[in-house]
Formats: sequence, structure tokens, C-alpha cells
Amino acid sequence: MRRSPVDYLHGTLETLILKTLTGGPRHGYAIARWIEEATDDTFPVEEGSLYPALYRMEKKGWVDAEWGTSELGRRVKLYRLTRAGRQQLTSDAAAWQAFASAVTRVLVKA
Amino acid sequence: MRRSPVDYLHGTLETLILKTLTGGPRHGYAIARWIEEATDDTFPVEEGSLYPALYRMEKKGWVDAEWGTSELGRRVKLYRLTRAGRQQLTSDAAAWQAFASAVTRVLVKA
DNA sequence: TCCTATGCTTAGACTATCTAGGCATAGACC
DNA sequence: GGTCTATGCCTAGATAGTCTAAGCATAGGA
Repeated sequence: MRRSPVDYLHGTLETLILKTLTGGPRHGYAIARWIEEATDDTFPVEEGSLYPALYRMEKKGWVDAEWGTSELGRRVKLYRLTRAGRQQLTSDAAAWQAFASAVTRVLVKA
Repeated sequence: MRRSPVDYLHGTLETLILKTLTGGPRHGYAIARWIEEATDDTFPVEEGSLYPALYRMEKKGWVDAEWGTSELGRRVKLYRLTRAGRQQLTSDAAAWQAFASAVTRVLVKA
């Protein structure tokens, strides 16, 4: 029963998306590709997870969305980090570090 | 919207339980207390999560259960790590490290 | 007597994920 | 012209692990 990194993904996707958007506005597809590349394809970002996550985040006021055009001339929905989203990222990153270091500490414990 | 460590817990509970049992057989209640103490109360282990997790793990053959008596003279169900459980822990711990380091790498990225 | 800590069980709700389908178009290739 | 791949968004339903909240039982201390 191999546990894939994805099994742990719960809750971290939104944080990773927030982080992605600190590089400037991006559309969904680009966000997915960026995360995959940044993690060396450690986890695939499924569209069925990505888009619902973006809607939740828009609803919570962490991102703003507006329709635009990609470099390739396609119609895309651009997401931009709001001030609230930036604050959330700061808080999320700290919460993640606390969680990750606690788990690691336990797993490494003699 | 404060993100509590628990939001990230998904999937890690079983791994933490496996680790707990490397210290010898323990009953559910003791497992919960050990994890909470080992993480400096960073996350509470709810009974509604713990016991179902133990049943899943027994079903998967990672642990064996048998009724016994606690130091306090109470009837307790003791869980013991199986060989398969020990292997699972090795695999889980590696998967966790891969996941955690990938996420941390992204969040720290300039 | 009452309260707390110990200890196990489980039904149902919640929610974030994945599966899998749909739709649309640009560009490359044959 | 036709086909295939990459790009791009949407969403219904299934899955699965968590939490809430209740029940049950007993030992020990105040």
C-alpha cells in the first residue's frame, strides 16, 4: 500500500496556490503547471481539485478573478492575490511549518 | 481564517500511530496521549478519528489487537505493530519527508 | 455524592480531494 | 482537409478521512 504524496495534500493546495500567485497574476492552468514544476512533479495538480479550490478562495476573498487573454491568445481567467490573501499566506506558511516540523520531529524521534 | 494544524492532518494520523507503536504495544487512549505529548499538544487526537483509524489499520494488517489490562487495572485493547506495519512505517516516513520537503521548498522559494 | 480521568464505540456530518466526463480552440503534422 | 496534442475552463458524483457528539463503563479523589 504505497502512500503517494497526494495522500497528504489535504489542506495544502490552497496554500500552494497562494504562494504561486505571489509571482503575479496567473490563470488556473498556469498555476497547476507552476506547482508541478516547482515540486519537480512530486504531485500532479488535478483540475477537479484546482478549480473548486480557486472558487473557494475567491469566495473567501483571498483572490480576485478577472477574464483576460493568455500569451497564446486564449481566453483565460486570471487570479490575483488580494491583501487578505497575502496575509493568509503568511499565516498558512507559519501553520504549515509548525505542523510539518512537529510531524517530522515525531517521526525522527528515537 | 486561522488554519489549524489539524487542517493538514489528513493522512498523517496513521503514520503517527505506526510510529507510536514502535515503542511497544499500546492501547488507543495511550496512543492519543503519546502523540499529543510528542507534538507538544500541537494537535489533539480526537477519539472519533483515532479509533476508526485503528480499525482501518487492523484491517490492512498493519497492527494486531488484543484485549488486555492497563496499569490502572482497566480493560484495554492493546495494539501491536506487525511486520507489515513496520514496513509501512518505513515507506510512509519516506513519503512524508518527500512531501514535506517539496511543500517547504515551494513555500520558501524566493 | 459528584466530578474528573480513563477507556472504547459508533452514527452522521463535513469537506477536500479525485474521477471522469464535457466543451472549446490553436497549432503542428500528415 | 483531417487528426492529434496542448491549452484552457467547468462540474457532477464518488471517495475517504476527519470531526462532532453522543452513549457506555468504572476508578479515584474531593
